[in-house]
Amino acid sequence: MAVSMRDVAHRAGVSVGTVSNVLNRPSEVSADSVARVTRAIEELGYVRNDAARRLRAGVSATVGFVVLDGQNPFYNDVVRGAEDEASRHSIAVLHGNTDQDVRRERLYIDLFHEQQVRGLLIAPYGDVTAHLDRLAEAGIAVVLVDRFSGDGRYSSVSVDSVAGGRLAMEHLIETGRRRIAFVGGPFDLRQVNDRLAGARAAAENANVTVTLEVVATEGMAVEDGVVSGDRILMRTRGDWPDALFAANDLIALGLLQSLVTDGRARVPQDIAIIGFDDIPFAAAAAVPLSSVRQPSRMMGRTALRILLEEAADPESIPRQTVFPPELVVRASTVAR
Amino acid sequence: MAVSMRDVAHRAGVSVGTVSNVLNRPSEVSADSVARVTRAIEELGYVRNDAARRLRAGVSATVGFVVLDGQNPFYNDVVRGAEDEASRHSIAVLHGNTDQDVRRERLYIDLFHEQQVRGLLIAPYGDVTAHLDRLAEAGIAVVLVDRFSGDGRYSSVSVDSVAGGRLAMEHLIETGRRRIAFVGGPFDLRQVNDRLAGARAAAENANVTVTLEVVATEGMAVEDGVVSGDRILMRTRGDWPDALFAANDLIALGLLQSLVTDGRARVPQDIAIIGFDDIPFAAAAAVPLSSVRQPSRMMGRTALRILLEEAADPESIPRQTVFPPELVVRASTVAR
DNA sequence: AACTTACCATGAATCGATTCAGCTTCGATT
DNA sequence: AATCGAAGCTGAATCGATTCATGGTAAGTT
Repeated sequence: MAVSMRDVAHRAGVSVGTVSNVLNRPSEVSADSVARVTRAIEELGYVRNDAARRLRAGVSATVGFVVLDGQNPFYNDVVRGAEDEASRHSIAVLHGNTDQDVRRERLYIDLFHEQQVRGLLIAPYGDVTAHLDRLAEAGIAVVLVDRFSGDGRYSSVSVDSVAGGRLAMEHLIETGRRRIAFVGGPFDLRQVNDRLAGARAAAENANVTVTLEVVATEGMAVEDGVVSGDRILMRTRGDWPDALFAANDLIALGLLQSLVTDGRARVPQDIAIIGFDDIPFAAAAAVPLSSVRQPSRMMGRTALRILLEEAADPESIPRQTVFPPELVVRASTVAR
Repeated sequence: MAVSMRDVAHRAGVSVGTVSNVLNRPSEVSADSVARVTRAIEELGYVRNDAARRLRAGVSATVGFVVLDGQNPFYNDVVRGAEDEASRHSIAVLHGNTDQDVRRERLYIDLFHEQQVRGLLIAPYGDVTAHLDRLAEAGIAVVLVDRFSGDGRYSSVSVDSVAGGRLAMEHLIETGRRRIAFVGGPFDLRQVNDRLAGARAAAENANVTVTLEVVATEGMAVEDGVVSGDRILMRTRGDWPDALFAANDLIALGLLQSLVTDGRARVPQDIAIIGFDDIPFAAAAAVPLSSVRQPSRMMGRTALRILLEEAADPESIPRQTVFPPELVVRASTVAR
């Protein structure tokens, strides 16, 4: 059915070995052969069979990326960065969405294992160390994204979430806020915990008195922010916090939407809001959102680069790359 | 290095054929063998080699999805729908971003061809008929997404963009708008053209006099909307349109942001805005955005289902599935 | 003329899962 | 006791690209 190398070889009047050489190391083949083979390929519409190639080679030119939340633009940006870097190495990035579902997470890991990907990028949700260890045993490189590797067994690329939480909190305190609420969850997500921890630290180190309450959400979507915002506004006005620190921008956007509806609260005059991630939609919100930026593209690019290095050199030692977060001040915290 | 079927067979004391049978049709194997093989697999940590499997089988359990704009949440939703359906069939969806780049688009098509994907979903940007025809010749099913197949050579799943444009326009007219601007581009994107065509038709069929001007944008991102909004506001106030119809929600969000900044224009009192796609962020905007909804998840699901059917039956006849768009009215067009 | 060197081309072996014709076993039937 | 069928298992052939030991050829050297 499909055109194979054998067909091309026959048409060009050479052996299959020569066809392979033309494709993979043309410099070692005479110009004449290259021309004839190239022409035969053209005429027959030959396309390499990746499966056969991989079977022989043992590894593929594909990298897997297991993502926590495909609906969050932050992760889309990270993926995008990885793709950019990958395409420079003629490598394809295959991605799978786990949607914070442990089962799907494991499913994708196994799938990528079967496909003998060159390496795996993963923004982990559940506890997958056992699965990752199996990959490692099979010689597949693993790089954690957006999560510091606690035991240092794997390389990781992340942002210092604790520092980020501190940045956000310090900003709120500096701009005069004293009754602050952290909105986020679930707390078994490492990122959420770290951001809260940073906020707590900043509150304690401040040389003024600051209260920091925690408003727990079920998830990290816009809807969760809306619900929390509504709940906060139901309090008597004197009990309102004067600032909200959302665990990510999606929640922050939900909060914003809730507060602004019908002018129930003025942002930032009555209540300031700051998010985390600095997704593109944060700047585009009608009250542009202050946020703690993670260098998402850069993180993706870096993760992929490290992954390829480790895939090339099995002896390499895992390293933790931590980027600093960056405070981005917009109208949602500072009135103009 | 890696554990192969042969190793498992040896450990379990059976032949490789039996191991394969245990994996693929356990009902035809004795319970005893199943148990022993299962145990051996467990003990050795065996993982199937997908390359070998595919080489033999000739097709893979993978479907490719070539996407126009990975930053647009609309496409993320479509992909998500396809993934949902795919996972019910134990099929993986591999996606590639073309970012409206013809070269990358072709690159990905060829890549998927090499990988012998079971089928290809594509939201096409440039003219790729030649490439798609090659896929078809190789027996790989193709379904166009978000684009009606003009010549009917391929199946397609799309929304009636003309009707959508009409819906949006009629809504604006009904709510009293008379000086309307269509904001979008580039016009070699079919979707943009169709939406404008629908708007034109509605303007002509209205029993009141309506003007429809066109404000061309370079792309379909938030930034393009901001630029256009700024430009419109620079006119003397009497020349302002009283409504904006954006070719998609990203542009609409950009417009909104531009108008609302510093209270330069009240939305919807001074200028109404309606977008297209109804992405999740449309509802979450501080002035919730009216939009024309495309059933994105459903489109993805349907496209994948058709793709699998066609992959299973090469004789099947291409069919065009067109969903109706749905008007979603929110605060950006109707003051409360 | 004999020999060396450089350059290329060849084609069989290989990767690992799947398939299927053929074999073995064992119980049922006559 | 002979025959048959069903159930289960075996192992060689197969898919197609890559690799590499082997061999051939032409040009250059002694």
